[in-house]
This record gives sequence, C-alpha cells and structure tokens, in this order.
Amino acid sequence: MSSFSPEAAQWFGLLAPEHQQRVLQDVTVTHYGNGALIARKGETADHWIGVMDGLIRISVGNADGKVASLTGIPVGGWLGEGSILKKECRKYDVVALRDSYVAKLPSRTFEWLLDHSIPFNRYLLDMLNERVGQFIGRAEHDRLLNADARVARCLAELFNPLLYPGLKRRLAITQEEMGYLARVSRQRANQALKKLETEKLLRVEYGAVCILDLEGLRRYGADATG
Amino acid sequence: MSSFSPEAAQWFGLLAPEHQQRVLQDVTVTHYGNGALIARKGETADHWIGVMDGLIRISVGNADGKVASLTGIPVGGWLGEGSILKKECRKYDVVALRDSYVAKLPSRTFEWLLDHSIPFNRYLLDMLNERVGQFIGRAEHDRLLNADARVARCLAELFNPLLYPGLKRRLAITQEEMGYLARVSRQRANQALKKLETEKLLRVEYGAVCILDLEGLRRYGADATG
DNA sequence: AGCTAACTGTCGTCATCACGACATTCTATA
DNA sequence: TATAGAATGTCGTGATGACGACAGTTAGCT
Repeated sequence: MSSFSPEAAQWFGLLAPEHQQRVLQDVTVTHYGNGALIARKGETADHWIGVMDGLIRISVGNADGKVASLTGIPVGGWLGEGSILKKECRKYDVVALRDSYVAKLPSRTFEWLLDHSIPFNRYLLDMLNERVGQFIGRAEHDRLLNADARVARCLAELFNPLLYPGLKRRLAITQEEMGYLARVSRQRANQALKKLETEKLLRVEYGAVCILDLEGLRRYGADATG
Repeated sequence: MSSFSPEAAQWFGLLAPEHQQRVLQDVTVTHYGNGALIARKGETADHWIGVMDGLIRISVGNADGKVASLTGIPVGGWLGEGSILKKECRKYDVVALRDSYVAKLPSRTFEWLLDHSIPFNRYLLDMLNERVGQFIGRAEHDRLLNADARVARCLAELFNPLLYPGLKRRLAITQEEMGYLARVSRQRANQALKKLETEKLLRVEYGAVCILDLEGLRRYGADATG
C-alpha cells in the first residue's frame, strides 16, 4: 500500500473519469513510522488526509500534559475536511499509531472537486452526517456507560463499515491507546478487555485485539450487562 | 414567535424566492409545553425541526433509567436532518426544556430543497461540519476537563453563533439540565456554577444563568485554572 | 397574602476509577 | 539464543464525583 489505492478511498470510484485523473495527478502517499506526527495542531490545513495502511489517531493534549484521543482512523478513513471547509488551522494533532501509509490530497484539489463534482458533494455530506452520528454516539457512551462498555463501543466504532469499509477483524492497537480512546486508564482498559474476552466478544493478543462478535460489542451495555 | 420566523432560520434567507415560497407553504409551527416530547426515539423521521422560541434538548435514556442530554438546542437551531438523510428512524428523544415554539418542515420538502437548491446544500454541509466540530469538542472536554470546566464549556457551546445566531445573554435552564448536558450530577453542577459566578464569568439566577463573559467560558480550563 | 410545586444549597456516604509502582511476558533483532 | 524494549497483569492508595436526603428559597396561582 505504498501508493494510492482506490480501495482505501471509496469516494474515488464515484468520480467522473476526468475528476479521477486530476486526483491521481495530485495525490501523494507518504510513509510515517510509529508515533510520527502527520499533522500538527495550529498548522494550516493544506491537505485532505486518507489512511492507505496502518492506523492513526486524532488527539489533543492540554496544559497538564494529559492526552485525549478523539478518535482512531483505520484503513479507508479520510479526515481533515473540517479545517479545509472552514479555512482554519488544524485544531488537532494527527499521529500514526503504527507504521502507516498516508495519502494527501491538496486542499485546492479538494475544493475543486467540491465545486465540480456533485457525487463528491453528496459523499462528503453523507460522510459528515455519519461522523456526527459517530460523535453523538460517543457523547452518549461517555455519559451512560461504565468503563467496560465504553471500551466495547469504542472498538465497535473503529469498525464502522460506512466510514471505514473493509477493515479486517484483527486490529493492532495497544491497550494504552485503547485507554486514550475510551476515556479510561491503561490499567482499566486492561480489565475491560479481559472481561470482554471472557464474554467471547473478542480475543486479546499481544499488541492487538481480534474481534469475534462485532454486533455484541456494538450492543454492549444496552441491557443490564453489568 | 407562534409562527414561522425567518430570523430563527438562517438558511431561509439563502434560498431563491420560489424555494422560499414552497417552504412557507409547507412549514408548520407547534407549541410544546415544558417537558413535552417533540419527537420520540424510534419514530420515523418525517420532519426537519427548528426552534422558533424556547429551548429543547436531544437526549436518550438507558435501561437503568439514567438519562443523558446530548445537546441543548436554543432559538435558531435546526435538527433532525441526520435521520432524514439516512432514511432511518429517530435515534434520540427530542424534549422541550420549557415552553417552546417548534417549526416542522416535512422531510419531502427538505429532500426537494436538497435536490434543487445549491445554497441549501452548502448551508447543510457547513452546518454538519460545525456540528461535527461541536461534538468533537465535547469529546475533548469529556476527556480532558474536570467538572467545573465541563459546565463552563457546555454553556459556551449553547451560544455557538454559527449554529444558533443571535441568542440572548440570559438562558432559562435549570441546574439539573445543566448537569445532564455537562455529564455531572445536579449537585456538582450547582458547585460549578457558583464557582464560575465567583470568577465573574456568569450570574446565577433562579432557573436561569446570565452569561457575563462568553470568551472566558469558552477558554475555561485551557490553562491551569484548576 | 398564602399555598404549592419547582428549584437551589449543602451534607455525608459510597462507588468508581486514576495513577504510581513493579513484576511478568512477549517480540524483534543482533 | 541472548538481550533490550515494549506491552501486559496486578497491587495499593487517593481523588473525584455520584447519589440520597433534606432544608431553604423562589415563582406562579388563587
């Protein structure tokens, strides 16, 4: 996946041939090592960013050195349109959680597509709508669910088929990162993962989790599952 | 405000005259008393909903009877497009937090506007983008900030000038509702409001808060404000 | 003015989880 | 296969806030 792959860019298939051609001309793919900064808070937003391979996170730190991961983005996910649409600086850091290949589409091309391609507009509208749903859902989890359930839902989110089509069942992610994503400490994330494992919803591996029952994770905590 | 008022529907001014006319024909305004259910989770989404006067909330309960407010929507706010776009049932309850006048635009008209008005498309794209930003911000607060700061930011959110233009400085809302919105107990919300009052960011009134320093609330907790 | 329902202020108790510490296990690489 | 670095498992302690309870306050209604 060291070059642009249309499978990891669902929208590409919707474009007219001449629009596709311009994208192919303008897009670049860069490799980032584990922990590398892909975009930094405060920079000007000059690219739309897509994950060709690997896993990245959107995060932010506060003055105390505390870090919050806002969401993880696996293969097939695209991000950063918010800052481009608003013509403002990046509001969050984008970090590679492991070796990743990242596509970058210049914002000029992005805006050109907006102005010329109706399917692209519609795709973006649906994507944003899906994302609103995702983050509303997250606010819901954060308020109603305990730590175990938050970890479960958080994992389920990463497998959103609309935002990230065709993701594999096995996800390489450390328990510490899971903690950042689910708003729990690493130690608590560890407990939660083990509990979910005993319930046969997933399998814990070294540096990874293997999803066994996605629907079960998605529903976790909806009834009185303790 | 017992009839449709364009001031509480920013998008209306962007439409072409013939599009405006259809909206005026199809829109209806209904009064809801304090605590009344405007839309229920699970119903089919047949209207786009706008707040002409009052304050409503989007919320959801879980099996334990716990309630989470996901966001409050003041005058000028429009909501419910998510379910219409996805053609799915409502995922949340919509409740009046006090006497409110609510406009309803049939989803057929909404879709007709989507298909015929480019300015309407662009408005919706920007609105969704703004909402994504709002909820990402909320996830950020939920993770990084303590209870005092969450209450502060939550109030600031309600005064988002893009989503809810022209809102007054005084907001009628109980401390219990503030608690639901900011993910704290009523008691803790009470503490937080009093703390913010001593810092001259707002004034606490009976059944209401009066914003004195919006920018201060927005920044609250960014530095080591304890 | 008096009454009622709603809202606010405050206390004590209890549950949850964060966080530091440290041993253990695993993987990659020389 | 020896070793270093990373990730995981599991303590104990302490901070935070939820929650019930109840008294005090306020607005609206008659």
